[in-house]
Amino acid sequence: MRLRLVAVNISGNSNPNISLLTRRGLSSFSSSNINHLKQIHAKLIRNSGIQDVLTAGKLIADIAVSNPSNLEYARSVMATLEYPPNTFMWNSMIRGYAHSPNPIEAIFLYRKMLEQRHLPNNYTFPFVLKACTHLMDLNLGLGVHGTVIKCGFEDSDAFIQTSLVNFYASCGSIETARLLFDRCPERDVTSWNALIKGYVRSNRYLDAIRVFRLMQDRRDVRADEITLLGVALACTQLGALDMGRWVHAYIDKNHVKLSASLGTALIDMYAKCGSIDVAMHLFERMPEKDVRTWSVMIGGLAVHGLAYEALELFSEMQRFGINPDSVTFTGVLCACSHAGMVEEGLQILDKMGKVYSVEPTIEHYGCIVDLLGRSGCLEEALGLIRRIPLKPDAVLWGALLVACRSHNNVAMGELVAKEMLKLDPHHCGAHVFLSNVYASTGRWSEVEQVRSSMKEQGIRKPPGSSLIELNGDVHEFIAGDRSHPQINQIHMMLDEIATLLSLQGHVPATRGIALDIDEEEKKLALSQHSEKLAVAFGLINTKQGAVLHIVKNLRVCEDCHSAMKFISKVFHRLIIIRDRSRFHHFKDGFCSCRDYW
DNA sequence: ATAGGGTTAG
Repeated sequence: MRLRLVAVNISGNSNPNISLLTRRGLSSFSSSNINHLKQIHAKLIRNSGIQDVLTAGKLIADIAVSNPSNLEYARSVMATLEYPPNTFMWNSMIRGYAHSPNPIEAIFLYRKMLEQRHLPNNYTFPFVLKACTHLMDLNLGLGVHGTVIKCGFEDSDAFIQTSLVNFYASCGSIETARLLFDRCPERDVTSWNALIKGYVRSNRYLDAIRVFRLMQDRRDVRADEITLLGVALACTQLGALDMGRWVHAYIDKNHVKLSASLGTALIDMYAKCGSIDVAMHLFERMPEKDVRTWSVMIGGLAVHGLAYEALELFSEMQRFGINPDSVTFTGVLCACSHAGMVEEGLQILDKMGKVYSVEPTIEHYGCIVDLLGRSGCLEEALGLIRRIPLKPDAVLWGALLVACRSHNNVAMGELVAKEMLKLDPHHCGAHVFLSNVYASTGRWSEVEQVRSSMKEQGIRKPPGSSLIELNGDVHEFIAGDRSHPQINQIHMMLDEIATLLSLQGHVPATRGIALDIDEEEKKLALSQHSEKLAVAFGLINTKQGAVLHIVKNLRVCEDCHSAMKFISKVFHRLIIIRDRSRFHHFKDGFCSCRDYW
């Protein structure tokens, strides 16, 4: 009778809401058939086999990891035993919940365990810390860490140590993670991987690569697939192509398995480091491609402005029988946007839900607003934002704000900026836009209002930063920064470029500058933009004809864009710049974006 | 009997 009651809520393995669970660990168990487990349970009850602690434990563990939707069932089995549950059972339940969509339940169970004076063991903490990591709750984890110390596990258990490193790094306390890592008496490949991935997660890509280099100096560990995945990711973010190539070579040389995920990471790396052709070559040779591999390639082509190729690949993927997912469509719509293919984009959006059963999310609408906005259909874009079934967020409005700025629609821009500030009162771009609008129309008291509100809230424009790689080393330039050892040479080079430009009748495009400083100061600010510093540095330090790869954190401004076109022609250089939203290939005085970005 | 690290867009 009891079995029947608890069995009502049981479902098979078809729960679609378990994205957390595709991670390693539980997936290997998900094949356990719940009906089979129910039969075993029934049989155990009939034959009094549930009296056997080991068998009961195994049953609970199997049910708990079969599928998160069966956790309640596992719990009820544990609750109805005639004897108190043992540590193994507690651990199994905590483990199941830690990987479920409700990791907080794992914490509740862990607390209940402690309340009942049941001591956790070395297996308990990795599960509990996993739950803290998913919850991103630093205080919670700090408490658990305290208990780890009290139980005497901090210095003695490598699994717990790695769990702690992973936890702190995921919660933004990478320095603490590093401290713990350094204190570990023994570190295996997993410990190193946790730290490397931790730096990547904390946007500390250079540190991730530094740790990888330290790791290579050691004879007791060898990089594996996961290590290289982390390093490839860091290269992708940095745009460090040479380092990325080196990672690829390392994989080949050491026969590291090129799984679909590592292959996908490499394709993404090449694409985002500017080598779209190498990315394509690797893509074509990948023996097994999953939906992510296809999505990465499509997205890569899109940001390089190769819309036709992206759409072609999108069709090919379907001929291969791979179903596009939400990410695929972001890439496809992004391709349309960068190529100004308004009709195609709208058609695809329309088909998403109807034909592919992928409901458009706010990101997809963002692509469409971008698409309409770039091609000047501002009213249509505004209409779309008002019409969509989802609540617009600041990012969506932001796409329209960018369009208002580039098409000089002050009235709509003001409206949009105000909407954005309602949703995100700290949004820097919206403040700056408003301030500029007011300044350009002489509404000085309103300018002052915006300024002081920014000051009060401590809102500052993030500084522009550009990265350029030279002989495998990444150099970073910040706008206006004069600390580089070669700064005098760099400025001499920039002066020379400015002179050549003005001889050609070029006027600095100061329109994009936010502040109400005078024209001379604006010109000075422009001349110190980070991408200009980086390109001058590259020109000075590389051979004639070498390609310059630059990665910028913000969008390229109008003035830098025309300067780059000019430099590419005069110096006979291919300059490839990745900005916040796409790639620009500058060659012979032209840019691949056809001045449409 | 049980444990730690994992790829895509915005």
